[in-house]
Amino acid sequence: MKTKANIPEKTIERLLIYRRELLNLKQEMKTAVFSHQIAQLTGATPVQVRRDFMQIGYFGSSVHGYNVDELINSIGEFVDDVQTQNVALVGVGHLGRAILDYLQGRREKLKITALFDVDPTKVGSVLHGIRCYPTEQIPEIITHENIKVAIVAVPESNAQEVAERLVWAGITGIVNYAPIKLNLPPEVYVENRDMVLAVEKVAFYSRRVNKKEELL
Amino acid sequence: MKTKANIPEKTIERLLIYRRELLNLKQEMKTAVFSHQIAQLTGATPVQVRRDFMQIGYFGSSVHGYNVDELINSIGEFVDDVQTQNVALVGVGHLGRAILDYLQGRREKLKITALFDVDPTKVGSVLHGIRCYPTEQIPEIITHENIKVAIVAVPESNAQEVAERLVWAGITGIVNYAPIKLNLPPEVYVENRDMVLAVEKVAFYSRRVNKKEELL
DNA sequence: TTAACGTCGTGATTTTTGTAACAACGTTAA
DNA sequence: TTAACGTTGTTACAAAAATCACGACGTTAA
Repeated sequence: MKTKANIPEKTIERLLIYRRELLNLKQEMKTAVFSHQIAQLTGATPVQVRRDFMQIGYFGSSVHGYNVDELINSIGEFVDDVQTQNVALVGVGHLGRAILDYLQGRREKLKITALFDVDPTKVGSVLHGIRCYPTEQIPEIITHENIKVAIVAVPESNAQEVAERLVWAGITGIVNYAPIKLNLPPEVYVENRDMVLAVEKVAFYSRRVNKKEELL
Repeated sequence: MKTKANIPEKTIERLLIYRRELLNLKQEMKTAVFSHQIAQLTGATPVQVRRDFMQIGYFGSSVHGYNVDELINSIGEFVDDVQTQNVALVGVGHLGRAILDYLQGRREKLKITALFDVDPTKVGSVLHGIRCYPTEQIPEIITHENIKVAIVAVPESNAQEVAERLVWAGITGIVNYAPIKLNLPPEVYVENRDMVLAVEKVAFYSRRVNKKEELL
């Protein structure tokens, strides 16, 4: 595992998906698994699975396949930080709360430790044991809690401003749910999750399916 | 525009992003735009932009660039259906409501027309003018409203079951927010939007940024 | 009239990503 | 002991996507 440098982005995404399913397998007390089973569970192909594990330097046995526990750890060593990474969530509307519900307690090494909102009625409240601060305190809290990752779940109109403030405070990675392109320094990693675009895309491809069926 | 057949998926995604920004430009009364401006606004490169437009058979002028209105229409003709596509939203928790807020009224050709939930206290309620039905009525309503696209915003534990019911009722495209791989017939188009994976990915790449900075 | 400029459209090339093919290796069963 | 089996790791190949490089074409200004 000397070089993380040139691991394809798609491999990273799949590793995270593999781990999600491996954690389920662990729950079910499964201790070993073959590449074709992982493939089945994740929608990848067996070759892809083996190739991806190769990339992070984890090797299975041609007889017993992969050890579930070890594999979870290997993926973890690769994609997780050594210590837990704190995450900030900006925007505590419906979306923010949904994210909080989904994320909190799901991953050992990732923890939302600060909430922010502009709404004075939300500021000061505590959700899942996490305090909500006004956006003015972003620099202070982000620095103090050593947060590098933020989730932007605010309306379009505030997103750019909020994002700039986050980056200014030291954030280097953002999950952006606002339906705009954030204009930020190129070294900041931004993952866009526009919900409208997602539906549009599916609407497009769903028609393809219907067309095909009509032709039969 | 004879052949939609072999347009790359990435191009489709970008076309939708271009349109999003073009609609903003239209709001600002801009009538013409150059590829490098679109690139700037969307995070693509100018060549990518031009190539993508080439793919859908829209051509600009080397002097004035692209006509905003025409371009919006051309993209629309390509990615939208002729008539409005109805969409079902399953799960009216925080996430469902967030999606409803974001999506509703944003796109001419896409409209959420049915909500579903298992919670009896939610069933029968009306949000954004849309009625919420019990999941038992999925087949009936989906058929009646001719819905082909659905958004799954239910907890992990119900997602597979709900998805199967949707497909059984005739759904051919799903946006899945549940953190599991849905096991469905291959002809159904599924776009996964696991919120935990999104944060994990950003957490990974955000560290890269920090590492780089430390080396300077 | 001509040269310089900025942009578009596109063939050629490179980079990234996925797939096929197969040797190597325990295990099992004859 | 040997052959057949199923799986892994990896090399070679193919497909998809991005990028480079450049000709064409109005426009502008000398």
